[in-house]
Amino acid sequence: MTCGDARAEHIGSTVVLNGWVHRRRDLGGLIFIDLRDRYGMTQVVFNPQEKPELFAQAEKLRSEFVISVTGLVRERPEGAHNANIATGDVEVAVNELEILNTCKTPPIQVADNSSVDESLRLKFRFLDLRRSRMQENLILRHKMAKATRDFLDKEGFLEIETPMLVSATPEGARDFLVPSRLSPGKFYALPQSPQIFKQILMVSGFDKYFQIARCFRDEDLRADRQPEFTQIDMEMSFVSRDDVLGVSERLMQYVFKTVMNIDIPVPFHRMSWEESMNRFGNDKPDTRFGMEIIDVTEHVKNTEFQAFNDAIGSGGAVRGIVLPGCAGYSRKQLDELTEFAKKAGAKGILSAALKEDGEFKSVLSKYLSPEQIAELKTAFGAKDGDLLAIMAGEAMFISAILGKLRLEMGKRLNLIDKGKFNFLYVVDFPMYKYNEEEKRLETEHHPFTSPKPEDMHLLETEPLKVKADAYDMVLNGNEVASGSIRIHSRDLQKRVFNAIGISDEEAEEKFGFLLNTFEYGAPPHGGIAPGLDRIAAIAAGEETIRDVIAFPKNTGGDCLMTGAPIAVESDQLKILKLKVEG
RNA sequence: GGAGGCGUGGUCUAGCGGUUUAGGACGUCGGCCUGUCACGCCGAAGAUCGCGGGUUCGAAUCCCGUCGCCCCCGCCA
Repeated sequence: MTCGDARAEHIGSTVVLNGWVHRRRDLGGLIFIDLRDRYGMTQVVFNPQEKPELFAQAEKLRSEFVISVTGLVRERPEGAHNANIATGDVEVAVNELEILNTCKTPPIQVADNSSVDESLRLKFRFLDLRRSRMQENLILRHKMAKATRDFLDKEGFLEIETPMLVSATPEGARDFLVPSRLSPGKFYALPQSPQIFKQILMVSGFDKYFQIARCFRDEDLRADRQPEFTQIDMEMSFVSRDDVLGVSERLMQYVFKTVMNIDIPVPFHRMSWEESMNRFGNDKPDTRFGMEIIDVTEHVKNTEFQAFNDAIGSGGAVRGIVLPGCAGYSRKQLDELTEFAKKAGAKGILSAALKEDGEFKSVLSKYLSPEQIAELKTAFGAKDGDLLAIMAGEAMFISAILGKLRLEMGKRLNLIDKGKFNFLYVVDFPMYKYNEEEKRLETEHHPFTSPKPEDMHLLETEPLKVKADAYDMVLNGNEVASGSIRIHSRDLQKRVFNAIGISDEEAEEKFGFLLNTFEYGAPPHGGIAPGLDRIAAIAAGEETIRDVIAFPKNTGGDCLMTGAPIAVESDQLKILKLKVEG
């Protein structure tokens, strides 16, 4: 029996319970121990009148001792039932006690859920993982992975493993390199994703593939980014975009229903990248609250306000958001808004308070006629009591800043309903973006993504106008999956590589094996890869994916428990024919 | 690479230029307690206020540097 099982139906039976001492309540003449394992908690009782010889031993028990008790399940006395725990109607009167192991005073208290410095939690992760919050998180994660396998199996997907020792790729994130002993001076890379292998599996005829795959990227860490993370990697042949989106939204629906009994409506809303950028200022809109970006360019075309005219004259826009109920903001609060915008890269922000008494308090009142002000209010859909935050400039630039302001104010004004799970798809991403530093084009998604058929003719002439058949799944303002319809024609793949400066020779050298497969009957295919860590973290209500990963790295990339990464013996380097500089 | 925040007994924190002999809670240790369940009551131990330097009559408190951690931008096909 586990510590979570005991019920009234077991009264009268003798059981053995193994677990950790969660809490001890020593009443002097009576000792209660809450005995804990991952299934739950059971109160066990030591009574000196019933078992005097055990009592002395029981007095030595301390937090987190590992014990085994044998005893009789009995009903608790009248009035001593505990409705807070599942086993609260009964207790175990101990007849035998074995202390299997003692425990030093733990640096983290397991029994309470008080906050503890994360470094300490990571250093003593084995204790942190005993706490109910982390136990629940890892159980939730397991259930999500299990539901994923069940669903995809039912849908006819095959789970196929791909190598962890792969080739480095020229595009994308920095690779983690693994030196080869058998080929001195050469390196494997850990996979950034199983991308190429899953595409080749399509060519091989495994038309529905998935893998709960570990991926590695050597980039800076964040609350939602670890150097190794887990994707539900999926790929399908003979599919259109909507087939892929359909399967993955049903996967999410199934997982949330099965694991948490939460109903997620499908189909998810599909929003174009352009619409998302315009309405929310980013490509992962948080639709749990309004306060959307509104374009008022058309309504302020004929004002005397220089900043508007300059922006509009140079092809820019005037846009803003409505901060509900913020008309009473003090000078200091308004300065904070400006400061926030400046930190985000803006020159400034223009505010206009719609006072309750009808006053339009803003520098704009000097330059706009009463009719123009009225038109502006209508365009924003603002009420008295609201505050307008307005910016003028290049449309995408100001939208990005307004988008950040929107998120910040959404938090500050408490507009976000934490109980919501708002899924949507963002589709029709641009194929390329311009890299200012390297003065060249790069792919927005990855170079195996197919352009939308109707834009193919622009690949060489106006590449920045080409839309890709790429899509992201967004949950509560987080990118939780990304995918695309892939290229399966050697000629098209070559054109896409050329646009980002990968020559035919380099393409042949780095991706020749993939290009070759395209000449041996590659079917049209596409896929998507939901991020298990992020989805689990959001489902668990956690702020960071570290809280749904058993042994994560800190933001410096260190494992505080094992000390990794560490220096290695020079012998190890010698075998690999490596030298460390400095 | 850049911006910001935090660092006080084992843990979480209060104090933010003098009222501090650095306060509280949890934990730990000792005593009392036979129906507790965040048990209760009494008592005790436990802190070079991350580290180094400076300003000052006086620094946990202000300044500079440094280390550690967190968050954000860049980066993350």
